Amino acid sequence: MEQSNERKLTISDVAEALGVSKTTVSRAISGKGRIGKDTRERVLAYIEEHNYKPNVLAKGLAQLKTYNIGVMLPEDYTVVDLPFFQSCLVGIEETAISLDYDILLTMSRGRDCAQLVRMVENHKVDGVILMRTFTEDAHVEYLKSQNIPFVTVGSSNYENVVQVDNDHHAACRELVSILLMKQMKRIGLIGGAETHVVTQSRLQGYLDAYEEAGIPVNREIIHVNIEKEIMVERAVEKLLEEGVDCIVCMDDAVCIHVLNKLRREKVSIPGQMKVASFYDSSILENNLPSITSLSFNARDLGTVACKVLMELIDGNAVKPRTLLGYEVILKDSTK
Amino acid sequence: MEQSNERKLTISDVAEALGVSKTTVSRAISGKGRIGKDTRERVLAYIEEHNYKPNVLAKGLAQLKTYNIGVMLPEDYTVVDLPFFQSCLVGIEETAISLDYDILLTMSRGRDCAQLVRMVENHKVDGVILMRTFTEDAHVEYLKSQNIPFVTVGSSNYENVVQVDNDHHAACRELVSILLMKQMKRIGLIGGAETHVVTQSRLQGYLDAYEEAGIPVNREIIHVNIEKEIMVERAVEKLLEEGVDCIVCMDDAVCIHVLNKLRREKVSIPGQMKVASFYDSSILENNLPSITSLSFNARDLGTVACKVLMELIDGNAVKPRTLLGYEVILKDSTK
DNA sequence: TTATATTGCGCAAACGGTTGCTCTACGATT
DNA sequence: AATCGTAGAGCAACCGTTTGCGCAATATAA
Repeated sequence: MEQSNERKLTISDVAEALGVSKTTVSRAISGKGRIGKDTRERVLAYIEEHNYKPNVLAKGLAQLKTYNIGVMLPEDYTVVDLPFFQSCLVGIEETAISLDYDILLTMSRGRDCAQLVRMVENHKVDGVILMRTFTEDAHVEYLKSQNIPFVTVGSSNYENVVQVDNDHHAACRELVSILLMKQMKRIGLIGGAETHVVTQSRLQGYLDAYEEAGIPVNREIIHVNIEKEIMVERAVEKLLEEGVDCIVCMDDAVCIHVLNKLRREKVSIPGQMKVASFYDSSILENNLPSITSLSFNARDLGTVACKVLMELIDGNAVKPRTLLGYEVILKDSTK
Repeated sequence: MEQSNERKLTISDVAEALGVSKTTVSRAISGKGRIGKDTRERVLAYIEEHNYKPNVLAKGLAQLKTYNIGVMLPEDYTVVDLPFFQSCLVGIEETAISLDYDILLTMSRGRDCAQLVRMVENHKVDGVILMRTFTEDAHVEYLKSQNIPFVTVGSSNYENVVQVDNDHHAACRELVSILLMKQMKRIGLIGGAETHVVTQSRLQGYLDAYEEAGIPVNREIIHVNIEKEIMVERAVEKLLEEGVDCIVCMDDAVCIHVLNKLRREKVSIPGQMKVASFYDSSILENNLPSITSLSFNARDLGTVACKVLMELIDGNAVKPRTLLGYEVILKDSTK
């Protein structure tokens, strides 16, 4: 570890020490422009030895770039969502760093996009990743209006918005299909916020699975837009009255409430009721019985989102929609 | 919402439009330097009307500042830690924004500080907040050696390191004192990573409470450095053998394992065993019985840490150590 | 050999701000 | 009336890079 009482090296210092121009040093580093092979190597060797690092601010100013990407996290997520966002962030960070970008984090308070506007207006970011979008989303509209490159993690309802998401539709469809094949006929659905686009995708997957199986759907056993514990409990009560043989939970937080309720009602799993959930998060990992679940790779999602954003920033064309895979993990709760 | 097909305004544009010099505009904005009152107002009005925002890169380059602070998050935290870190981040962000700083997030993989070094060497941050430190911490040593302003959230063992923390020592001492006064005599302790400084503080609090009460400590019922579920279970078994009347858990993740184990062993709470935990996190909020716990305000912690860092960045003197309060929340599990 | 590309490199002007210094004008002091 | 102090504003250098263009020197083609 070196002391750093002396000022940091600048490109001029390097140039002077080597008896070349700043231009040459710059070109040696960037690899762009015309420069002789041995000169380049000489420069690079010197840089390496003296640990010179370009000042990103100056570089950014010259190129009118910041080498930062903004990541918008919703502030109001639950404990259950956290590991998902965290993994996703890790994926984003790894990718960003590999391209010498950093991530500027900001949390939105609900639908307020003041922070986002600040970030953009202050020229602090080259692009933005939006983690979760609403059916009508001021963030999306702002970014579109300002022509800032951005991608949404999770689907969005908007046209011409680049999105990266797990294929919730296919995932939910496959899960429900499997359950139907296992002779469950009355599959209840609980949870999800109607304002989140992902809820709609899943619901559609559920409906499609039923249609595919040629079984009519009973709307009475679909309880979307239920999140609070008390609401979940009531929904479970109704499902018990309706005599469903399986409950699919839209996320693991809801699932916990469902499990608690069933426990209190002395309904055995999987004996009297099957249960399945989303995300396969660690919060359920010790549950007895183990819970059948859909599993998504949040880290990959982050990685891909970041890569796509980079393309966008570089002005390259990208697929408007990238859907990532999932896995159905069958466990004891649907045996 | 305005279109932005035209280039962004620069300070020169503003100056030209107003028939003044860039200097004047700059001074009107910063409030520094000599400028006439009406001139300033004229400039500010124009800026407001045309929504001019200075380019932070250029500003930073001129002042050799970035207006970013780095926040180092450990990558390997558990679900239980997440809400704590998240709240803390919110506190940091609010404060940073109010001073026109942004936060650059990075996750350390264990003790590796490559990301941190990158951030610093690339001139991307003016200061750093370290979320959690180890007993021997490469991050701390690096930052000290580079003379970068930084503060640690959570205590650190190092001299001359500015730290902001909840008073875990006092908190644990008070909790244990209260339990002792409630006639529990054999209070078991489980959990915490020995490598984390906070664990030591709490342990000391526990010991001090015992000393204060004039009761000799039985080292056999202290099981520090236990985190994995299987280890926790074994520790619980030993505590049951030792006949303790209360178990204090070092964090809520450990507490969940303890509760599960006790449930399986058919030990009733609080009838046969009292239980207390740290953090009062949402992960325990639905537990029956409700769990006595210490509560800390993570958001405040973030706020204070950020404020202190700002002082440091501005070159002002600060207290080397700031300890924040806590609350003992007595619930059913110790009744 | 001469005309023509091509290569290697440097000059100097950006990029968009800040700031030390200078200059003018004007009110106050003697 | 002459001197001084100061307030208001601008000039120009600077922060550390990138990059378009120009100029030799060398390599290639005729």
